[in-house]
Amino acid sequence: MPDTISKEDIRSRLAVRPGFMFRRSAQMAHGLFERGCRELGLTTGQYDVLFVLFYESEVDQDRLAQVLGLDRSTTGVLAGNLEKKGLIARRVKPDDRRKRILALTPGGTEIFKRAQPIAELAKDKILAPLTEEERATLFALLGRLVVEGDEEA
Amino acid sequence: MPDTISKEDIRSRLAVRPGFMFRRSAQMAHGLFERGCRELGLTTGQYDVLFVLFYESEVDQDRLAQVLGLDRSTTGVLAGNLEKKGLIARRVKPDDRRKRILALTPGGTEIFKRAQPIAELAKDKILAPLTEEERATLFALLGRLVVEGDEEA
DNA sequence: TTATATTCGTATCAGTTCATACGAATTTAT
DNA sequence: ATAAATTCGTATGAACTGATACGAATATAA
Repeated sequence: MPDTISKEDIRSRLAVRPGFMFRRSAQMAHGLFERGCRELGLTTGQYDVLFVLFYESEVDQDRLAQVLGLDRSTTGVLAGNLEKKGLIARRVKPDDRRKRILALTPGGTEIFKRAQPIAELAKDKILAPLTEEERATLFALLGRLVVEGDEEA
Repeated sequence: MPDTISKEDIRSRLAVRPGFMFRRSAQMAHGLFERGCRELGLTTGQYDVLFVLFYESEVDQDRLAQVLGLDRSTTGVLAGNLEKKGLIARRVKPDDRRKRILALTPGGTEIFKRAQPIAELAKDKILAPLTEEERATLFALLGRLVVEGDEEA
Protein backbone atom coordinates (compact mmCIF):
# COMPACT_ATOMS: atom_id res chain seq x y z
CA MET A 1 0.00 0.00 0.00
CA PRO A 2 1.77 3.14 -1.20
CA ASP A 3 2.04 6.29 0.84
CA THR A 4 0.49 8.69 -1.61
CA ILE A 5 -2.39 8.02 -3.94
CA SER A 6 -4.05 10.10 -6.59
CA LYS A 7 -7.41 11.76 -6.18
CA GLU A 8 -9.02 9.31 -8.55
CA ASP A 9 -7.60 6.40 -6.67
CA ILE A 10 -9.08 7.22 -3.29
CA ARG A 11 -12.45 7.86 -4.88
CA SER A 12 -12.37 4.58 -6.75
CA ARG A 13 -11.40 2.76 -3.58
CA LEU A 14 -14.41 4.24 -1.82
CA ALA A 15 -16.67 3.52 -4.78
CA VAL A 16 -16.48 -0.25 -4.24
CA ARG A 17 -17.25 -0.21 -0.54
CA PRO A 18 -20.91 -1.08 -0.08
CA GLY A 19 -21.40 0.83 3.15
CA PHE A 20 -19.96 3.96 1.67
CA MET A 21 -21.92 3.79 -1.57
CA PHE A 22 -25.18 3.06 0.24
CA ARG A 23 -24.64 6.00 2.53
CA ARG A 24 -23.88 8.26 -0.41
CA SER A 25 -26.94 7.04 -2.29
CA ALA A 26 -29.18 7.55 0.69
CA GLN A 27 -27.66 10.95 1.27
CA MET A 28 -28.22 11.98 -2.34
CA ALA A 29 -31.81 10.76 -2.38
CA HIS A 30 -32.51 12.34 0.99
CA GLY A 31 -31.09 15.66 -0.15
CA LEU A 32 -33.22 15.79 -3.26
CA PHE A 33 -36.45 14.80 -1.53
CA GLU A 34 -35.80 16.88 1.55
CA ARG A 35 -35.95 20.09 -0.46
CA GLY A 36 -39.50 19.36 -1.50
CA CYS A 37 -40.51 18.18 1.94
CA ARG A 38 -39.33 21.42 3.49
CA GLU A 39 -41.93 23.36 1.55
CA LEU A 40 -44.51 21.38 3.50
CA GLY A 41 -42.70 21.60 6.81
CA LEU A 42 -41.97 17.87 6.70
CA THR A 43 -38.84 15.79 7.00
CA THR A 44 -38.30 12.71 4.86
CA GLY A 45 -38.68 10.47 7.89
CA GLN A 46 -41.97 12.12 8.76
CA TYR A 47 -43.13 11.58 5.19
CA ASP A 48 -42.40 7.88 5.56
CA VAL A 49 -44.64 7.70 8.61
CA LEU A 50 -47.49 9.50 6.86
CA PHE A 51 -46.98 7.14 3.92
CA VAL A 52 -47.54 4.06 6.03
CA LEU A 53 -50.41 5.57 7.97
CA PHE A 54 -52.16 6.59 4.77
CA TYR A 55 -52.21 3.08 3.38
CA GLU A 56 -52.65 1.10 6.56
CA SER A 57 -54.96 1.69 9.49
CA GLU A 58 -54.82 0.56 13.10
CA VAL A 59 -51.06 0.80 13.16
CA ASP A 60 -49.34 0.75 16.53
CA GLN A 61 -45.82 2.06 16.99
CA ASP A 62 -44.22 -1.34 17.06
CA ARG A 63 -45.80 -2.34 13.79
CA LEU A 64 -44.80 1.00 12.28
CA ALA A 65 -41.22 0.45 13.42
CA GLN A 66 -41.15 -2.99 11.80
CA VAL A 67 -42.52 -1.79 8.48
CA LEU A 68 -40.14 1.17 8.30
CA GLY A 69 -37.20 -0.83 9.59
CA LEU A 70 -36.61 1.44 12.55
CA ASP A 71 -36.21 0.74 16.22
CA ARG A 72 -38.74 1.78 18.82
CA SER A 73 -36.85 4.83 20.05
CA THR A 74 -36.60 6.37 16.60
CA THR A 75 -40.20 5.59 15.80
CA GLY A 76 -41.29 7.18 19.05
CA VAL A 77 -39.40 10.38 18.24
CA LEU A 78 -40.83 10.52 14.72
CA ALA A 79 -44.37 9.95 15.94
CA GLY A 80 -43.91 12.47 18.72
CA ASN A 81 -42.80 15.20 16.32
CA LEU A 82 -45.73 14.49 14.01
CA GLU A 83 -48.13 14.56 16.93
CA LYS A 84 -46.77 17.96 18.01
CA LYS A 85 -47.55 19.26 14.54
CA GLY A 86 -51.06 17.83 14.72
CA LEU A 87 -50.57 15.59 11.68
CA ILE A 88 -51.17 12.34 13.51
CA ALA A 89 -53.08 11.33 16.62
CA ARG A 90 -52.13 8.73 19.20
CA ARG A 91 -54.60 6.83 21.30
CA VAL A 92 -54.17 3.92 23.65
CA LYS A 93 -55.40 0.69 22.11
CA PRO A 94 -58.35 -0.56 24.19
CA ASP A 95 -57.61 -4.30 23.83
CA ASP A 96 -53.94 -3.87 24.72
CA ARG A 97 -53.19 -0.79 26.73
CA ARG A 98 -49.46 -1.13 26.14
CA LYS A 99 -49.99 -0.13 22.51
CA ARG A 100 -50.68 3.27 20.97
CA ILE A 101 -52.69 3.34 17.77
CA LEU A 102 -51.48 5.95 15.32
CA ALA A 103 -53.73 7.59 12.73
CA LEU A 104 -53.54 10.52 10.35
CA THR A 105 -55.52 13.58 11.32
CA PRO A 106 -57.40 15.42 8.54
CA GLY A 107 -54.47 17.84 8.44
CA GLY A 108 -52.04 14.96 8.13
CA THR A 109 -54.00 13.44 5.27
CA GLU A 110 -54.09 16.81 3.55
CA ILE A 111 -50.33 17.29 3.86
CA PHE A 112 -49.64 13.78 2.64
CA LYS A 113 -51.75 14.29 -0.46
CA ARG A 114 -49.98 17.53 -1.20
CA ALA A 115 -46.66 15.73 -0.80
CA GLN A 116 -47.46 13.13 -3.47
CA PRO A 117 -46.49 15.13 -6.58
CA ILE A 118 -43.38 16.34 -4.76
CA ALA A 119 -42.40 12.76 -3.94
CA GLU A 120 -42.93 11.69 -7.55
CA LEU A 121 -40.81 14.55 -8.79
CA ALA A 122 -38.01 13.69 -6.38
CA LYS A 123 -38.15 10.04 -7.43
CA ASP A 124 -37.82 11.04 -11.07
CA LYS A 125 -34.88 13.27 -10.30
CA ILE A 126 -33.10 10.66 -8.21
CA LEU A 127 -33.50 7.91 -10.81
CA ALA A 128 -33.09 10.16 -13.84
CA PRO A 129 -29.75 8.65 -14.92
CA LEU A 130 -31.22 5.14 -15.17
CA THR A 131 -33.43 3.48 -17.75
CA GLU A 132 -36.60 1.70 -16.69
CA GLU A 133 -34.85 -1.62 -16.93
CA GLU A 134 -31.92 -0.43 -14.85
CA ARG A 135 -34.26 0.90 -12.19
CA ALA A 136 -35.96 -2.46 -11.96
CA THR A 137 -32.59 -4.18 -11.69
CA LEU A 138 -31.46 -1.82 -8.97
CA PHE A 139 -34.58 -2.26 -6.84
CA ALA A 140 -34.41 -6.02 -7.25
CA LEU A 141 -30.78 -6.17 -6.11
CA LEU A 142 -31.34 -3.84 -3.17
CA GLY A 143 -34.45 -5.72 -2.18
CA ARG A 144 -32.52 -8.96 -1.92
CA LEU A 145 -29.74 -7.32 0.09
CA VAL A 146 -32.13 -5.73 2.56
CA VAL A 147 -34.14 -8.91 3.09
CA GLU A 148 -31.04 -11.02 3.64
CA GLY A 149 -29.38 -8.35 5.75
CA ASP A 150 -32.40 -8.13 8.02
CA GLU A 151 -32.34 -11.85 8.59
CA GLU A 152 -28.66 -11.63 9.39
CA ALA A 153 -29.44 -9.07 12.07
CA MET B 1 -56.70 4.36 -2.66
CA PRO B 2 -58.40 1.90 -0.33
CA ASP B 3 -58.55 2.35 3.41
CA THR B 4 -56.92 -0.88 4.42
CA ILE B 5 -54.03 -2.59 2.73
CA SER B 6 -52.35 -5.88 3.34
CA LYS B 7 -48.97 -6.17 4.97
CA GLU B 8 -47.39 -7.19 1.70
CA ASP B 9 -48.88 -4.24 -0.05
CA ILE B 10 -47.39 -1.55 2.15
CA ARG B 11 -44.01 -3.25 2.01
CA SER B 12 -44.09 -3.48 -1.75
CA ARG B 13 -45.05 0.17 -1.98
CA LEU B 14 -42.04 1.10 0.11
CA ALA B 15 -39.79 -1.25 -1.84
CA VAL B 16 -39.97 0.90 -4.98
CA ARG B 17 -39.20 4.20 -3.31
CA PRO B 18 -35.53 4.98 -3.88
CA GLY B 19 -35.04 7.07 -0.76
CA PHE B 20 -36.49 4.35 1.41
CA MET B 21 -34.52 1.52 -0.16
CA PHE B 22 -31.27 3.46 -0.03
CA ARG B 23 -31.81 4.24 3.62
CA ARG B 24 -32.57 0.61 4.37
CA SER B 25 -29.50 -0.55 2.45
CA ALA B 26 -27.26 1.93 4.22
CA GLN B 27 -28.80 0.93 7.52
CA MET B 28 -28.22 -2.76 6.85
CA ALA B 29 -24.63 -2.26 5.77
CA HIS B 30 -23.95 0.07 8.65
CA GLY B 31 -25.37 -2.39 11.12
CA LEU B 32 -23.22 -5.25 9.89
CA PHE B 33 -20.00 -3.24 9.77
CA GLU B 34 -20.65 -1.39 13.00
CA ARG B 35 -20.51 -4.60 14.99
CA GLY B 36 -16.95 -5.19 13.89
CA CYS B 37 -15.96 -1.59 14.34
CA ARG B 38 -17.14 -1.62 17.93
CA GLU B 39 -14.55 -4.22 18.82
CA LEU B 40 -11.96 -1.59 17.92
CA GLY B 41 -13.78 1.30 19.55
CA LEU B 42 -14.50 2.83 16.16
CA THR B 43 -17.63 3.99 14.41
CA THR B 44 -18.16 3.42 10.70
CA GLY B 45 -17.77 7.12 10.02
CA GLN B 46 -14.49 7.19 11.88
CA TYR B 47 -13.31 4.22 9.85
CA ASP B 48 -14.05 6.18 6.67
CA VAL B 49 -11.82 9.00 7.85
CA LEU B 50 -8.98 6.64 8.70
CA PHE B 51 -9.46 5.02 5.29
CA VAL B 52 -8.92 8.28 3.44
CA LEU B 53 -6.03 9.36 5.64
CA PHE B 54 -4.29 6.05 5.17
CA TYR B 55 -4.24 6.32 1.39
CA GLU B 56 -3.81 10.05 1.02
CA SER B 57 -1.51 12.44 2.83
CA GLU B 58 -1.66 16.19 3.39
CA VAL B 59 -5.43 16.11 3.62
CA ASP B 60 -7.14 19.16 5.05
CA GLN B 61 -10.66 18.99 6.44
CA ASP B 62 -12.28 20.53 3.42
CA ARG B 63 -10.68 18.04 1.09
CA LEU B 64 -11.68 15.23 3.42
CA ALA B 65 -15.25 16.48 3.43
CA GLN B 66 -15.34 16.52 -0.36
CA VAL B 67 -13.96 13.01 -0.73
CA LEU B 68 -16.32 11.56 1.85
CA GLY B 69 -19.28 13.58 0.62
CA LEU B 70 -19.87 15.25 3.96
CA ASP B 71 -20.27 18.87 4.92
CA ARG B 72 -17.72 20.76 6.98
CA SER B 73 -19.59 20.54 10.27
CA THR B 74 -19.86 16.77 10.14
CA THR B 75 -16.27 16.37 9.09
CA GLY B 76 -15.17 18.60 11.94
CA VAL B 77 -17.04 16.50 14.47
CA LEU B 78 -15.62 13.25 13.07
CA ALA B 79 -12.08 14.60 13.07
CA GLY B 80 -12.53 16.00 16.57
CA ASN B 81 -13.64 12.66 17.96
CA LEU B 82 -10.71 10.88 16.32
CA GLU B 83 -8.32 13.49 17.66
CA LYS B 84 -9.69 12.97 21.18
CA LYS B 85 -8.91 9.28 20.83
CA GLY B 86 -5.41 10.08 19.63
CA LEU B 87 -5.90 8.32 16.29
CA ILE B 88 -5.30 11.38 14.15
CA ALA B 89 -3.38 14.63 14.60
CA ARG B 90 -4.34 18.09 13.40
CA ARG B 91 -1.88 20.84 12.59
CA VAL B 92 -2.35 24.22 11.00
CA LYS B 93 -1.10 24.25 7.42
CA PRO B 94 1.84 26.66 7.19
CA ASP B 95 1.09 27.97 3.69
CA ASP B 96 -2.58 28.56 4.44
CA ARG B 97 -3.33 29.01 8.08
CA ARG B 98 -7.08 28.62 7.52
CA LYS B 99 -6.51 24.93 6.86
CA ARG B 100 -5.82 22.07 9.24
CA ILE B 101 -3.81 19.17 7.91
CA LEU B 102 -4.99 15.80 9.20
CA ALA B 103 -2.75 12.78 9.54
CA LEU B 104 -2.92 9.35 11.13
CA THR B 105 -0.94 8.89 14.31
CA PRO B 106 0.94 5.59 14.76
CA GLY B 107 -2.00 4.44 16.89
CA GLY B 108 -4.43 5.42 14.16
CA THR B 109 -2.46 3.50 11.55
CA GLU B 110 -2.38 0.48 13.83
CA ILE B 111 -6.12 0.54 14.40
CA PHE B 112 -6.82 0.98 10.71
CA LYS B 113 -4.71 -2.04 9.82
CA ARG B 114 -6.47 -4.12 12.42
CA ALA B 115 -9.80 -2.97 10.96
CA GLN B 116 -8.98 -4.24 7.46
CA PRO B 117 -9.96 -7.90 7.88
CA ILE B 118 -13.08 -6.80 9.75
CA ALA B 119 -14.05 -4.50 6.89
CA GLU B 120 -13.50 -7.28 4.36
CA LEU B 121 -15.63 -9.65 6.38
CA ALA B 122 -18.43 -7.12 6.64
CA LYS B 123 -18.29 -6.46 2.91
CA ASP B 124 -18.60 -10.16 2.20
CA LYS B 125 -21.55 -10.46 4.54
CA ILE B 126 -23.34 -7.44 3.11
CA LEU B 127 -22.93 -8.58 -0.49
CA ALA B 128 -23.33 -12.29 0.20
CA PRO B 129 -26.67 -12.61 -1.63
CA LEU B 130 -25.21 -11.30 -4.90
CA THR B 131 -23.00 -12.88 -7.53
CA GLU B 132 -19.82 -11.14 -8.66
CA GLU B 133 -21.58 -9.90 -11.76
CA GLU B 134 -24.50 -8.55 -9.76
CA ARG B 135 -22.17 -6.74 -7.40
CA ALA B 136 -20.47 -5.04 -10.32
CA THR B 137 -23.84 -4.06 -11.75
CA LEU B 138 -24.98 -2.65 -8.43
CA PHE B 139 -21.86 -0.54 -7.89
CA ALA B 140 -22.03 0.73 -11.45
CA LEU B 141 -25.65 1.81 -11.09
CA LEU B 142 -25.10 3.44 -7.70
CA GLY B 143 -21.99 5.16 -8.96
CA ARG B 144 -23.92 6.81 -11.76
CA LEU B 145 -26.69 7.89 -9.41
CA VAL B 146 -24.32 9.41 -6.89
CA VAL B 147 -22.30 11.29 -9.51
CA GLU B 148 -25.39 12.71 -11.18
CA GLY B 149 -27.08 13.44 -7.88
CA ASP B 150 -24.06 15.37 -6.65
CA GLU B 151 -24.11 17.53 -9.76
CA GLU B 152 -27.80 18.14 -9.23
CA ALA B 153 -27.02 19.42 -5.74
C1' DT C 1 -53.61 -17.15 41.62
C1' DT C 2 -49.25 -15.71 41.91
C1' DA C 3 -44.66 -15.28 40.12
C1' DT C 4 -41.99 -14.87 36.01
C1' DA C 5 -41.22 -13.53 31.39
C1' DT C 6 -42.36 -10.86 27.48
C1' DT C 7 -43.97 -6.79 25.05
C1' DC C 8 -44.62 -1.84 24.27
C1' DG C 9 -43.56 2.75 24.80
C1' DT C 10 -40.46 6.11 26.76
C1' DA C 11 -36.17 8.39 28.55
C1' DT C 12 -31.39 9.07 28.13
C1' DC C 13 -27.08 9.18 25.79
C1' DA C 14 -24.02 9.06 21.91
C1' DG C 15 -23.16 9.52 17.03
C1' DT C 16 -24.25 11.18 12.26
C1' DT C 17 -25.91 14.66 9.26
C1' DC C 18 -27.15 19.20 7.55
C1' DA C 19 -28.32 24.36 7.81
C1' DT C 20 -27.00 28.51 9.45
C1' DA C 21 -24.09 31.83 11.15
C1' DC C 22 -19.73 33.51 12.84
C1' DG C 23 -14.62 34.63 13.07
C1' DA C 24 -10.19 34.16 11.15
C1' DA C 25 -7.37 33.95 7.10
C1' DT C 26 -6.79 34.50 2.33
C1' DT C 27 -7.72 36.15 -2.26
C1' DT C 28 -9.54 39.44 -5.49
C1' DA C 29 -10.95 43.92 -6.97
C1' DT C 30 -10.55 48.76 -6.91
C1' DA D 1 -2.75 49.41 -0.32
C1' DT D 2 -7.21 49.13 1.10
C1' DA D 3 -11.91 47.20 0.73
C1' DA D 4 -14.82 43.45 -0.61
C1' DA D 5 -15.54 38.74 -1.47
C1' DT D 6 -14.26 34.03 -0.68
C1' DT D 7 -12.59 30.07 1.94
C1' DC D 8 -11.89 27.25 6.06
C1' DG D 9 -12.90 25.74 10.46
C1' DT D 10 -16.02 26.04 14.34
C1' DA D 11 -20.34 26.67 17.14
C1' DT D 12 -25.16 26.01 17.59
C1' DG D 13 -29.48 23.90 16.80
C1' DA D 14 -32.45 20.45 14.73
C1' DA D 15 -33.56 15.86 13.13
C1' DC D 16 -32.58 10.92 12.53
C1' DT D 17 -30.64 6.62 14.36
C1' DG D 18 -29.49 2.91 17.55
C1' DA D 19 -28.16 1.04 22.36
C1' DT D 20 -29.50 0.67 26.80
C1' DA D 21 -32.39 0.71 30.56
C1' DC D 22 -36.76 1.48 32.84
C1' DG D 23 -41.85 1.24 33.94
C1' DA D 24 -46.33 -0.21 32.68
C1' DA D 25 -49.17 -3.72 30.76
C1' DT D 26 -49.85 -8.25 29.19
C1' DA D 27 -49.00 -13.18 28.71
C1' DT D 28 -47.16 -17.46 30.42
C1' DA D 29 -45.85 -20.83 33.90
C1' DA D 30 -46.00 -22.69 38.44
